[in-house]
Amino acid sequence: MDRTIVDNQQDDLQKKLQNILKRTGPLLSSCPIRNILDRFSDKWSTLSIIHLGDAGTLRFNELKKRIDGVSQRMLTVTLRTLERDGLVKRRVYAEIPPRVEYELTDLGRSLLVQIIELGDWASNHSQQIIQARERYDTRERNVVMAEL
Amino acid sequence: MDRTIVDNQQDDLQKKLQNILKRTGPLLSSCPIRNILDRFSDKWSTLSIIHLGDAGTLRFNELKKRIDGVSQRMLTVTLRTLERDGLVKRRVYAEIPPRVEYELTDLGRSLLVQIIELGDWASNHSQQIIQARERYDTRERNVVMAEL
DNA sequence: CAGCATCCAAACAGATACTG
DNA sequence: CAGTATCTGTTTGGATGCTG
Repeated sequence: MDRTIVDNQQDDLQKKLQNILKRTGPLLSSCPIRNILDRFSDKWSTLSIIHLGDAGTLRFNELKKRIDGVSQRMLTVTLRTLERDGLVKRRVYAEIPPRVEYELTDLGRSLLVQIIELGDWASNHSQQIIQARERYDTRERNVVMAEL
Repeated sequence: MDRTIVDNQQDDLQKKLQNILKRTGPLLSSCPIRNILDRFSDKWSTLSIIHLGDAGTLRFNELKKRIDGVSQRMLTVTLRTLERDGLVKRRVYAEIPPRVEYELTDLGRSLLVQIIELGDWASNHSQQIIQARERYDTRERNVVMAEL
């Protein structure tokens, strides 16, 4: 038993990776993993989940105010999708003027954990990425200049 | 000291969430976190990283064969972006016919860990999401039928 | 207030043809 | 082999106007 914790973590990751690859079959459209990763595709999904996770419950316009730059249309579309996927719960109150409240479901909260970890990674590595971009762009510019 | 491990994990998440929110300022376009999360936007980035992580080093067409459905153009664009961000290393051999090999950088491998965790979450919860969608769509259909 | 419907511009992505 | 260039259909998303 000379396996370290790091070894076991590696094994764990390796196993998960194989599982993902197995599930990423030739039928890309029906791939369940792709399907969920696509939730990260649109900018607003992640931000909506983050803000709902932070605030607990929010009305439509409260959420809209928090997510800078989102149009009404896109927030509506985003919330519908999240609701359909069972990540967000929508509660309508029969009042005038109408009141609609949104909050995360248990499933949504478990996804929030993943998003936070991802955001944390991004936060911790953004500097490295920005520097890499600058290096790359400088190199490009030099090549272009050499061609002139 | 009656705080449980779960409590501390909650604190940790809470702290990370606050940090993310702080960094998600009004200037959305320049937000470093958004910038990195956008790497998840396009379908091919994640798949490229997963396959490179699995195989180690791959030539352009080897990678293309593994990623079902990707066009040459999109794979090229994707790899350029990943290279620019310092996630993928591109090595060109001065041979004829040309040989180009791609592999993850250290930064890319650290992102791979995050992608695997995310994919693992997706894999474990895809069933719940599919069921939620079916429930939602059925409900929709009923509403429509009631209106007829 | 919360939203749906429509229009339109811009970004995206596939197919095709060509090149060092 | 590993691209680049171009053309084009599709998708996206903002702006605007209207409704219960």
